[in-house]
Amino acid sequence: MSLTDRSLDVLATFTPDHPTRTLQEISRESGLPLTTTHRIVTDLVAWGALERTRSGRIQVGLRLWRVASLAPRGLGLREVALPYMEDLFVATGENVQLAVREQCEAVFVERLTGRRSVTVLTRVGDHFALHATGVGLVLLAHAPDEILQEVLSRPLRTWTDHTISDPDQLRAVLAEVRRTGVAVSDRQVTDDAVSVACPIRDAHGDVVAALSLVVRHGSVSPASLIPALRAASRGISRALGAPTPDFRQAETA
Amino acid sequence: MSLTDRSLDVLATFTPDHPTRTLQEISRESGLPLTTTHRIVTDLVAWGALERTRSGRIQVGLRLWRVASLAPRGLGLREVALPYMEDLFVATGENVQLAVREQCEAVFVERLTGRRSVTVLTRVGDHFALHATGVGLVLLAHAPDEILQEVLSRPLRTWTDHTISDPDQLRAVLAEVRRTGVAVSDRQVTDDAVSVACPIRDAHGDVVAALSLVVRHGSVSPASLIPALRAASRGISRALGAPTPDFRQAETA
DNA sequence: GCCCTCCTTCCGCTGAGTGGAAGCGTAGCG
DNA sequence: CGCTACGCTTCCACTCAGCGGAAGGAGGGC
Repeated sequence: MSLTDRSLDVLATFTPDHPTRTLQEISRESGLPLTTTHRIVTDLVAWGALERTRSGRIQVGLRLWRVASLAPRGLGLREVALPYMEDLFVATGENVQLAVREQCEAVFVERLTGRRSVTVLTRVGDHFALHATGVGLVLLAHAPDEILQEVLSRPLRTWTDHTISDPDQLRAVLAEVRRTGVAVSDRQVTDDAVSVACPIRDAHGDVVAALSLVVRHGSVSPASLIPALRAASRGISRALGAPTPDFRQAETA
Repeated sequence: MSLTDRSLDVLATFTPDHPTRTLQEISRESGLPLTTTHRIVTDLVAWGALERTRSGRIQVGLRLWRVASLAPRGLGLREVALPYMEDLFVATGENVQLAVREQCEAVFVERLTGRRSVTVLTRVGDHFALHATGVGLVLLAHAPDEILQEVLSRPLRTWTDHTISDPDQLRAVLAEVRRTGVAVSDRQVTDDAVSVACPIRDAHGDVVAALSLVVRHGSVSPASLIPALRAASRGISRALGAPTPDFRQAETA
């Protein structure tokens, strides 16, 4: 294993539940000897990828965040999408989420949360299974076949009684998402939330992200959200250079 | 130079002006031989810290962004501050900025931009000189002495005729910022923008960030923005566990 | 004062990492 | 179609950066 891999594995020991760690914790989590961990952490701190807190704990440093903020699929996408997400947020007052796919998971790049909106579990930077969320279903529907195969190589995790767990049902849902251009996740993650999602395409026409609205079950018809959601996702797609599909027909595969 | 340093220096070659690069560009920017660069990039891509685009160019990867998003001084601070920034934004309709200090520069962690607001130069993740911006003046006023000494060890850069360039003037301004708890940057960065900034404190009472409003020169009195700005910065400070200062007197050093 | 936990430093050893050269692939131009 | 330029990938003899257990120091709690 190269030293670059080891350094990155040190960085990967931080999680939303453990944004700060001791040297010993990092050593245990990464599987590296204490001395090796100490040396790597010292280098990362000197560069600014990690920082030490007043009490000696270790946390991800601002310099790493600044470098990572240049990720086109992270803040780069967010910057393009934000005006449209704000429009959607103002128009609906509901949670708006933007996600991209990383391997077999949806990663949330941005979200706008209303004060009175239904609570959503995910934060910016978090990831979630593809098969259960609106954005995840969109991303999976347009992913290469091997991604679906990998998702289906393990039992589908469930969070509620509504979570899709049958592979055949998932395949059927994905076909429908490709046909209609819209995914609906009805109480698959929590018992009170429904999300509606649309694809965002790039200049090649590839689906590179998904946009969704998340509302309280029963508060509003998901179908009524589709026009505004579609308008926003098309706007973002255009901003990314996507060719404009024929406006007269629903989005098709 | 350690391999960790080299790998980080590869990552550091990406800039807002060059979010994607070729292998040769990275080699030139980092000063590393092509073979060494190739090996390091291959490792970084395999891990997810970098990604290759369709055309073979290299960009910062989503996995690095996810790790970096755990930086408490980055998105961690942003998450705490966002509701107060939104309140301030709704109340004033002006640009709201949140910045932290990294060595001798202000790094912008979040900003809310109004459609009709004056244009601000900085994006999330960007940095700017401390002495010229509202947030920078606040951060510098409360920085260790050696930071001010380092800032003053080089001529102060100017952007407009109003930019502070005299060290004695800067020291006087910083003393006033400490006394009043507010910094005003009047047309120091662009000829049409004025910013007003306040400190944000942590549980130890240390200044860890600054919050500002940026308005069009002449559009509104900076003094009229201070109450709302103070309220928001105090709210964020409280959320970070800061002790509550006596409400009857202006914030003092 | 003792114990526990965490962190830092030492140092002989070795294989991971080095980088110039050569070769391959692709695009553009005449 | 052939040539040129640019970018990328692989080879391989060499070397020193990185290895990690042990020992010791620091700090907190009882």
